[in-house]
Amino acid sequence: MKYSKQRDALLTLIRSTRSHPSADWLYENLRKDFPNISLGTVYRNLSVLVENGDIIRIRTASNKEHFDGFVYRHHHFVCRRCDKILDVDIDGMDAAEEQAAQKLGAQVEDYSLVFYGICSDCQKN
Amino acid sequence: MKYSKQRDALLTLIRSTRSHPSADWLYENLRKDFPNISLGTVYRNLSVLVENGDIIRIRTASNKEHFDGFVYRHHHFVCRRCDKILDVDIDGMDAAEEQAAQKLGAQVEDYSLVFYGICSDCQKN
DNA sequence: GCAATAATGATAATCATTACTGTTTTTATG
DNA sequence: CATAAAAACAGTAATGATTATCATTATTGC
Repeated sequence: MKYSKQRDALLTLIRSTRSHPSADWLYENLRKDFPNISLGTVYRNLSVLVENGDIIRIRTASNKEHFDGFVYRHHHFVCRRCDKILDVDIDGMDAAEEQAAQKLGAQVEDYSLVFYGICSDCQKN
Repeated sequence: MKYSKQRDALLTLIRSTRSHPSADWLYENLRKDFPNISLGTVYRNLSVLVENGDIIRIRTASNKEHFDGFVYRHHHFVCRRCDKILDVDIDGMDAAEEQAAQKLGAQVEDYSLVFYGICSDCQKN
């Protein structure tokens, strides 16, 4: 894999936010520094970074991919009103993973846990 | 809401399988009884049934929606080799849900838990 | 039966993502 | 430093899933 400014800037950008951006948000923001960057480049590098384990791909009810530059094991909450995605740490999920492996006789490599509801900001309004 | 043969057949079909079918699979199978059924009708009714709470919409890494006619609280496992989706019951998730609500100060209404790995069938080969 | 209205089939449109292609960058080597 | 191979790029077309539109048909309450 060769170095590229675009990929480097993409990774830096993803790591700079906790907003779990989508490909098009990243594209729009990268255009400030790279006016000619291609959306295809963003998608291609997002896939490369996911493969590398540098970032995480998040799938929610929105049918649109979001990305997370923080790769420690954590989970997400999606607000149904404002569509915000928040990080949340949940204990005891190792037990759940083991349960799944045992009950299915499967080799469980990973899992995704996404909560849905109304965030605290939206509850106030 | 008015009754329609097509929606009725769709619900019966989804409830007849544990394979967590996608819209196009349902479409192809409904065509046996309704040769002129439209894919749009399938999608529209799937959304209606989800709204009604008659079925569940499942989102996995495949970027393709799958549906589940069994609406009791359960979770899923996706095999990365054969793409099969299996049901799995996991205990102790109420605690996880409470944790999320408490940590975020959010109103948690629902969550989705999907495991990924290699199913027992695929491990044998 | 009949009018109101919801659902349908057919098709077009949309949206996110992926693939293709010719050009430019990076990098290893002399 | 020059250069050639490999990788990445920008631009654009293609794909695939889902949603929207609309004229026609089916259902339902009176």
